[in-house]
Amino acid sequence: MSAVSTTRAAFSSTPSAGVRSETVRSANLAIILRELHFHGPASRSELVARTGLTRSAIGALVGELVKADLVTEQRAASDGSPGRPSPVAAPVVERNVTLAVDVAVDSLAVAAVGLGGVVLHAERVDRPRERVAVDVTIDDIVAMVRRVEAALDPSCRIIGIGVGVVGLVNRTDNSVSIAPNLGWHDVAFGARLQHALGSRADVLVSNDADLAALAEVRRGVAAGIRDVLYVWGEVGVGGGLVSRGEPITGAAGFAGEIGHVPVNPDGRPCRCGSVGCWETEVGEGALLERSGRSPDGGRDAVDALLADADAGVPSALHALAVQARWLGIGIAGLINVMNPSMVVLGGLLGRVHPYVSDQVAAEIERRALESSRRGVVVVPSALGGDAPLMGAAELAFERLLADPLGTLRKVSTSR
Amino acid sequence: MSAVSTTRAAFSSTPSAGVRSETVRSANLAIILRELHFHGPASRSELVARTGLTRSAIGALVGELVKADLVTEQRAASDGSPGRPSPVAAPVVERNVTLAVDVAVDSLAVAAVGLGGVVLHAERVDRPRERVAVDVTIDDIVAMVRRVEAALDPSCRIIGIGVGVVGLVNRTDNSVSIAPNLGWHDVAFGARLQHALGSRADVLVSNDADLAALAEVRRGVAAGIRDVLYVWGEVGVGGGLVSRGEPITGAAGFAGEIGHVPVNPDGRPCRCGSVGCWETEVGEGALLERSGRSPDGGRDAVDALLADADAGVPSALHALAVQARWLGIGIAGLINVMNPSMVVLGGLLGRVHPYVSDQVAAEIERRALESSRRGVVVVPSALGGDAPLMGAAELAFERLLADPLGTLRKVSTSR
DNA sequence: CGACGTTTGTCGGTGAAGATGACAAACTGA
DNA sequence: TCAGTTTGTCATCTTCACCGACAAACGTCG
Repeated sequence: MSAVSTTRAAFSSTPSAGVRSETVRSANLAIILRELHFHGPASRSELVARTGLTRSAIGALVGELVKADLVTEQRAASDGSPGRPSPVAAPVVERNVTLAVDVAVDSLAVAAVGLGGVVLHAERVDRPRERVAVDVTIDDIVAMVRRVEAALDPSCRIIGIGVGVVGLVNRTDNSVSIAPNLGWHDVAFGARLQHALGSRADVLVSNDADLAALAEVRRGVAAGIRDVLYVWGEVGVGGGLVSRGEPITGAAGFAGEIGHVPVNPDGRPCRCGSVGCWETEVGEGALLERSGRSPDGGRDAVDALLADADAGVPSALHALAVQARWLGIGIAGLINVMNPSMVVLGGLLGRVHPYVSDQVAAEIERRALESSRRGVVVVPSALGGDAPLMGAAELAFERLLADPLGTLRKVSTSR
Repeated sequence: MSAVSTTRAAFSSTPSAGVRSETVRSANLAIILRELHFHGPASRSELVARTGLTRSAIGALVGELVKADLVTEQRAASDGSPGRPSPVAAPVVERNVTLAVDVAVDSLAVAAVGLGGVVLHAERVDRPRERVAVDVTIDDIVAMVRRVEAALDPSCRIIGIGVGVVGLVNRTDNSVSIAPNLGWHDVAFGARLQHALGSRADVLVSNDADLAALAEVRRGVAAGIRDVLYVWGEVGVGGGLVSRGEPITGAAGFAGEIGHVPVNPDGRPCRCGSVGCWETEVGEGALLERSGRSPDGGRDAVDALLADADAGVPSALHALAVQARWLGIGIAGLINVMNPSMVVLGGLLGRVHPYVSDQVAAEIERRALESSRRGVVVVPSALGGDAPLMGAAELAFERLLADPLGTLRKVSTSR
């Protein structure tokens, strides 16, 4: 029943600030808003049951959220149960919006997502897989953002802006350390985008795969699961690690670069400079090459490969079988490291899942410890290619969900 | 300044209980007690500065802890500064005690540790490296506990009992799933030990390496560091992962089995049933074998090997060089996965650290991403072989530190 | 050695926030 | 229409930290 002691860092030895009354209010407001954002509309009595707070407290708290235009209350549809009906609190979707941006390998996407996770507007444009200058990318994003913004409720607030980038992102300063697919190196992307947008809302940048994992844990196949290993494979292979419901970011936010775990010391050279990285065995290039195609064939080549596999072409099946073996080897190792209860395959790996799942499972059984793998399921991503974009929106909502009124005070009327 | 919102699970979507006034009190008491436990005695004014609470609040809180006999207040030694001297609050060491037990590969240890982390009494007995029956082990532990207890303050409280075991421990039920070195399999060790001890205090069981990591992060070389990779190598290789100051346990507590990450698909068979696990390349057996010794030589053989290395014997140096390469390969992969700011080598690996550190660093530079490894230091354990024992004590203290008065109410007079 | 400045503990009052309990409101079903 | 049930609302109480005034205890300087 005690939120502070159950949700507080159980093992932390770092000194933390004392708790005051206003902190209590803020925490309880946050709990209610999270509940509505993640689990949808709920009646007041449901909120009472879930939080353990009294009817009066819930009434006051919801009232405050209504006053802040974060929540609306409506009469519940009659469900046939006796007693006075409890009004249903729902998030105000249209007027509390985050902007999500995804800088992917071969596309650029922008979406406006309302509180509760509703996609209000979205745009995705394909781009050639060639190195695109940072300035051009920023200009493109700004143009897309302007179009998306134009379609929004004029009175809406932009709560935050979340950005996913295919590359290593330093979360301490929202900069992109290196993005091989884009040809970027040490770019202060967050700051530059913020400036170009001229927005008062904060811009938060994170790694594509990390955000995909976040989305999948929030609203995808892994919803509600506390320990998840997310493997995102496209040209490169990245990952998102979730422990106790929280993403593991590492010291500077670079955690999850599982594509560069050495799995084959005598393997092929990796573009990172190492040898035998997992990525060199399970990335798109390796898959295409093993099927006799050019490793740079891109999405079209992958489509052709999967069509061949459906038709039973041996070279395609062989390529997928080898892929499956290496996939299993890598996942088995990560299961031993993390002891997750679910492994989610996203991106290209999500697409190949039906072709490789049996062999992956067999390899896991061979190589992961029996205790660690017990109960682990390997499933494809539910959100598909939009997972990073959805994760970016969640990232942008995070500040509001941690301290609703305090955040609103800063955001105020940002347009 | 807001403990609830800063320490609460930042990204959690699981519903959490509401916060009430008494929760605030409990949280603030916990903050003060943690401060004293981890950072030693502090004057009231220091506590005011660190927590941000007022003098009156600190006074009341410390008073409550004094009344509960968790803290004592004494006049401060004059330090020459002007102003009224602030009384120093210190943990009551002798009367708030945890029992720590370590079931290691070739020894058994029991210690009584007072609040603040002070070792009051400790016993370690060597045992042959052969499979020891569970009952015999429990009997031995009980006898050692009785001896240690006899030397304690008769009025002391046993806050909790922490146990480290060399093996895979299911933290949901404190059972040992498998412990190859002991020949145990699916043993309800926690429950059986609790029964044998007849103690009212809870028995918490965890993995040896996880506890060593905990100790090292609390009171060892990694004190205060939030993202740590701890590598514990002896006969087997285990690990403790720490993210944001908290250990990563995984779904059932099996996380950290880094010894069984596949690093060499064509390598030697591992006792776990897989092939080419990291452990088969960097465990004690591999090191001894490469130096021309029997892999089962045990501690004496390791001592001889290191003596040879000191004397410059080529076979020993070669064995260590090969060990260093594989050590670096594995650590590099884990750095990519976790992005820690420190890597700690414990157990045998701590001993070989001086011989291998250069080559390990070189391998990390070759194989870990530049961003991820930037600023990472690889250091030997500071606590040595007693690290798991100290970690077991910390594990047992955890409940008290999370909710001091509530825990005491349950522990009451357990003797 | 005593007055002064500084720092800190203490105490009464205040304010914020949730709990409690009584009562009214709103629904179902007979 | 009335009983039964569930739930919102309101006044009051309790807990707990904050605030401000005052006193206590130290060092220093004349």
